[in-house]
Amino acid sequence: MREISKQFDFKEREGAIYKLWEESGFFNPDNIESAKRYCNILPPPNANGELHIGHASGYTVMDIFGRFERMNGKKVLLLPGKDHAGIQTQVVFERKLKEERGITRQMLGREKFYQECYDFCINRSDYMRSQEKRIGISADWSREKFTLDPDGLKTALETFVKMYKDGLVYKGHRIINWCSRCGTALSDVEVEHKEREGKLYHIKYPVKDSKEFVVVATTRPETMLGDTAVAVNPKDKRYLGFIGQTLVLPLQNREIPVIADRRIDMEFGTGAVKITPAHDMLDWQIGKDHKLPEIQVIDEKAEITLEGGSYAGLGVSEARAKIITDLAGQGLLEKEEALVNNVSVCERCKTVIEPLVSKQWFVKVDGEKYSLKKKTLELIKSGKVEVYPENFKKILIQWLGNLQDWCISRQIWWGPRFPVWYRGEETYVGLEAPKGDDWIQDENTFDTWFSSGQWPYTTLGYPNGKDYKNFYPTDTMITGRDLLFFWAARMLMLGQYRTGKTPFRNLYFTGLVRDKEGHKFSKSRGNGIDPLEIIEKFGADALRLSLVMDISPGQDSRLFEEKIESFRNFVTKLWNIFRYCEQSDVEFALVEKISKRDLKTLADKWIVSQLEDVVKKVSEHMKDKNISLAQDALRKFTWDSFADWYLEINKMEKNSKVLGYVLDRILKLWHPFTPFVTEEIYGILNSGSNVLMMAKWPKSEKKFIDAKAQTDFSDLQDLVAKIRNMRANYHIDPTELLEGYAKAEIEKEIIGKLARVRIGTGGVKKKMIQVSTRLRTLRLDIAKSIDVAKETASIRKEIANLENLIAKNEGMLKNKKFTAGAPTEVILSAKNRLEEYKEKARVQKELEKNLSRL
RNA sequence: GGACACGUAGCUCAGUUGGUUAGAGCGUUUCCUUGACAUGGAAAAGGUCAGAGGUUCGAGUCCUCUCGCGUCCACCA
Repeated sequence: MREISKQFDFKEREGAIYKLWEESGFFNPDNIESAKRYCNILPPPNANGELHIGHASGYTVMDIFGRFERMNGKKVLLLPGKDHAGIQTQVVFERKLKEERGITRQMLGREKFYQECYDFCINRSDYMRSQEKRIGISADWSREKFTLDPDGLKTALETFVKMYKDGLVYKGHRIINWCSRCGTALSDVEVEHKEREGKLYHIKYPVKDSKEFVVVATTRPETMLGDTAVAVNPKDKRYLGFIGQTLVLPLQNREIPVIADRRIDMEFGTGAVKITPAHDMLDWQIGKDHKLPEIQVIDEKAEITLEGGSYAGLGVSEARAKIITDLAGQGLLEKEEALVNNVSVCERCKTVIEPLVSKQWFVKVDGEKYSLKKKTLELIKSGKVEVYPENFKKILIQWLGNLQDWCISRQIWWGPRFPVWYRGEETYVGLEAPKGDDWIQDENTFDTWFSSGQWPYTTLGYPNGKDYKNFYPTDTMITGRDLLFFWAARMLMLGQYRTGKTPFRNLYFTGLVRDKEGHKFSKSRGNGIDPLEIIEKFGADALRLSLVMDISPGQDSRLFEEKIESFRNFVTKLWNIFRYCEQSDVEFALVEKISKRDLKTLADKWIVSQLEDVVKKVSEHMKDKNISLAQDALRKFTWDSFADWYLEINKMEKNSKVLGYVLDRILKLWHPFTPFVTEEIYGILNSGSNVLMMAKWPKSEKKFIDAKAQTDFSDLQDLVAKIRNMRANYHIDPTELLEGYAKAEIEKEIIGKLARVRIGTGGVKKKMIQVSTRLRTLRLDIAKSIDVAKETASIRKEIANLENLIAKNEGMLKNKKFTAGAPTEVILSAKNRLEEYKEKARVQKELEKNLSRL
């Protein structure tokens, strides 16, 4: 007999097992013969760092479904890749340049910077790939993609050209969100709104040729340098007389009108609002409607421009301080109020966003010829894409409804450049530079999400690639709920537009992984959990289980070591089940098929019946994409039924055929969740002839479902539990062998071993106490240890409880509305239950009587 | 201001067309070195399923309101 260690040596074995899978070739769907297909394009992580626990969580879900589908005989493609992640990578790489070489990107120049950044990403990708493999992802690495790969990129840029021709993109002079630190425009979703303590300044604007003032309230006094009007609500009686008058803008001595606009809230501040069309979203709208001039007083570095007169060159916050001082000096600052207001910050670097008017490229989301917005709404509402959890559908629909044009140009260097060329007044849009000299290419690069939003079909070689034809639309997209708008919505929009089809049929969201206190993992907080460290310490299988067990889609979860540890313990359990089986028989082997004749004892019938039940449940839960319920059912069966009961009984009633059969099936059922340990066990027992990864997913065999065995065995369990319970209640030494007597035939050996009772030798004694279940009766010689009053009380309590239940069920069954309205199954089960309670009550009453004789 | 979640055992969470006496893991208490496993086993304690109404034969599950916590959206200057 071979020597098998007490625990699965995951550290030693995981690498080799992964290699075995890779060498089998079955990560590549081309090597699988099947007409059925399953495809999941894996979300590409940013190629600038390393894997974090969020990636691990998503990948685990993807791999579980991938392995499940593969075992169900499908050609499975999990297509991995990496994202160039424009702004974020540029930030990371610039920091690296500064730290390591003390240089800026300007010192390198655009081309060199791009090349070095590219190499950096490729390098990081290699590292990240090795991390992904550690988690056990069964992805086809031969198809791995990068968002800047020439073929896919070409497709993505073609989309832009097509959109240009369709009038769905335009270059416009509009107000946009500007991050002065990243030096680029941002789309609306890249801006976060944070509540901050601020101040509301009340500033007096003198009326021209008058001693009167209009007092405006603002949180951003520095923008007053660019004011071109003051607006009030036309219904606001306080200001009726001022509408149409001219004010003198303090500090600038510029004359500006008082205008009326319905969008002004009379309740807020003073009801009079300074209008700065160049630096505020609403003001820009109002400025457009009232044809007000735009005066840019803040530049791209968040400094005051020459238009700002004496404040020119100051940073925004310095300017604010100086302006407040100056206004106070002139007696124009009426008061300051504390105020909590929303500040817009850059999603990447948290720098305060400056709204600026700028010339940028936009996607028209609601064009006349084609409306991305409406088509996507139709797609979602039609149910061509299923969303998990379902309520995220509503969020998507609401978001799409409010969608504004999408700014897609970025002023960074890292990323694909716009396929647009200019010569004088001419503009050319196309994949290649036009012929002729003097054409200058647009400086802008694309929003990362413009290319990753096309990921499902650029990776498959749209429009003519074989993979595209075979695998598109893909089956499932699994992504973090934080990417709902950034990515998921854009994939739907662009996929539907470009290919005319939904990019995926199922959209599954994972929640965020948080720490034990519910905080987000973050570098600054220092609470990160490194997936690789966890794998080192507890193994990849334990990590996988802890990331998906007891978790529902879209819902955040918490991860901490004690939790992972308990799943590591489960892996050990699985391993020891195998160890027991191995040692139970010198010729122990896995068994693929058994017949009814192989089921010799009640325990055999029971465990196989339970197993078939679990196969059915797990398969159904997996089809419903309910990983958690699948695992729950499996774990209960494996640990409670198989290990704690069947194995114990099997020690007395050997049946290695049943053992081999059950083990074979649970290895298969567990494989998607814990691929490493199951593959290892399978390999040892199967002499490595096949990989478990390609084994067929079990089918539930109805012929083994045996309701009678289930009830009978659970009655036996009840009896054992009762005896154990008595021992514990009366502090009877657990090692003490009790004398017992049974009139009818009973599982002497099992009860003897599990409850430590020697049955049948001494015959019935007067002082024996009766222990009964519905189907079994036993007399035990523990009467002298029993506290009759205590025992009677507890029995009476149970009788009362049962009578309650009997009354409840009888009432139910007498109720005509119930018998008329409830489904037959429910009625039937109520009837059965009632009989069961009655029987139990009878048994208890008999016990009570027996007890009274002691 | 609008929307969406969440509130179930001390802690972390399951509970999917409303239908067994509401579950698990961890933790706690008592006991067990029984040759698969102490990363284990047995027994137990612990819940008016946030609160109040309603619908129903029947509600943790559906509806309304309240309270609490959170997230997202929005042009609160």
